[in-house]
Amino acid sequence: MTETNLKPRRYRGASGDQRRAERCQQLLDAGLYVFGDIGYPASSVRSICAAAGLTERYFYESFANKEALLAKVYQAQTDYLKEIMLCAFAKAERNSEAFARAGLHAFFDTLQDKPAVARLLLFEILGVSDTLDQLYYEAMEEFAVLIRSLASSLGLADISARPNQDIIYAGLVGAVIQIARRWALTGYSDPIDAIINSSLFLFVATANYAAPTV
Amino acid sequence: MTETNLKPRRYRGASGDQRRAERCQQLLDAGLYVFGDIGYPASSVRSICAAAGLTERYFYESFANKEALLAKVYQAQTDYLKEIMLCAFAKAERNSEAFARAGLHAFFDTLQDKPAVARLLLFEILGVSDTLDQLYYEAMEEFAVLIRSLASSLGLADISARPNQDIIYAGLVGAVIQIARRWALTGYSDPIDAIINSSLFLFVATANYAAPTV
DNA sequence: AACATTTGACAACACAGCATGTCACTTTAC
DNA sequence: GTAAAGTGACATGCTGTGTTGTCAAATGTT
Repeated sequence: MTETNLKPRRYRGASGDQRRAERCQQLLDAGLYVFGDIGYPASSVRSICAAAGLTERYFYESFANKEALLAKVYQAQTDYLKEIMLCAFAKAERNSEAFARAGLHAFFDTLQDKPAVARLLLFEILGVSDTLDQLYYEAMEEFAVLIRSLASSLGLADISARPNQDIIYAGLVGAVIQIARRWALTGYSDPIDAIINSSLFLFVATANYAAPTV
Repeated sequence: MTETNLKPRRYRGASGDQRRAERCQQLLDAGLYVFGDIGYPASSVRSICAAAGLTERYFYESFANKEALLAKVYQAQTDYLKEIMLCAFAKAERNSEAFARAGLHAFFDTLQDKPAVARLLLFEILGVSDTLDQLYYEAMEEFAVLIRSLASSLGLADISARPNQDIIYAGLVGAVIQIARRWALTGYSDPIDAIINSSLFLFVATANYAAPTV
């Protein structure tokens, strides 16, 4: 009897699900910009709702709490970045170096153009909770897979012959991420080409080095 | 007239400064273990004081706030790590590989032995505040210098000939840090030798690769 | 012994944040 | 037109935290 919400009405020409999804998206957008602007710890649910033009009730309609929003925003942005990079790979001419350069360019270009995304991905995600740390780990692994597929596309098989590839690919991802962090922390003062070339150098050096000892 | 604390007395056989320094150290220790155990955001000043066996008043005697304590703890631990590594370098035989391996071993061994240190250094420091992010940046730069001096000791001059060495060294530091993060997040399940060898591989590959193109 | 300082346990206060609730006002459905 | 659902602005309860204050017991000084 007390079960009320059986049929959500249409409202302003949109169904209940549509409105809900739209609000959720507004919150995701607002979350990105508030988290990325003032940082996760300083961001309050209220300020996020204000930025989204919604009230707090709708926040808890879509997300259990602030941390859940951060998780979704993070996933959305990492997915977006991967998409951007895959798109860049697809458009690049199938020359080894141009291929890799296109992916790196897409990555760093996005970070430079969207400081909020950079801050969120590079700084705000770690140390919030075990759950978020785990999300970070998974995202890094996915980027490692991306790089690995890139490497095999480049025909650089040397790494694949080594034991503990996973660790090495994780290291390469970490190198790029750290270069990006440094870049952001120094106000993007280095030219993007220097950033890209240096990252590329690490990749190529690692891939081309036929390990003798170790 | 109201200036009371002109001469601190001796108490339990220690001078005022000694007692103050001792309390400060207790708080630093407690901060490390509480931050490293339950994470910075979840750590309260009260719980840190309880762990230190002190009351809150003494907290604010030594530190302006929780963030200031984190900064000091972080600095103390990075200094400690650098010391450990320098010590390992000093003891290692002057063979290129053994040299590098000794430093990496010291680094990873410390992290494995002291999960609190690992969590603090690898996860808790980022995204807290701009000040702390800056501290992270500086610490990473110092580790980069350490690696650079290691590289020149090894007589690997290839990197030094390249432009934007800073970026490349930052990348290498990032690679090691990321490998450590991944190791920690997977419960240190990889054997430490695999971790060290993979890190070393990245170093040696980078150093030995005579860049042709790029 | 008598008094001042140091300490520790704890109370008190202000404040901010999360999460939920209230209520008048719009928009839709019938 | 009327009733019900949706919405938005705001209020409320609650919890935790930072920070300061109180006071008796312990320790040192004279």
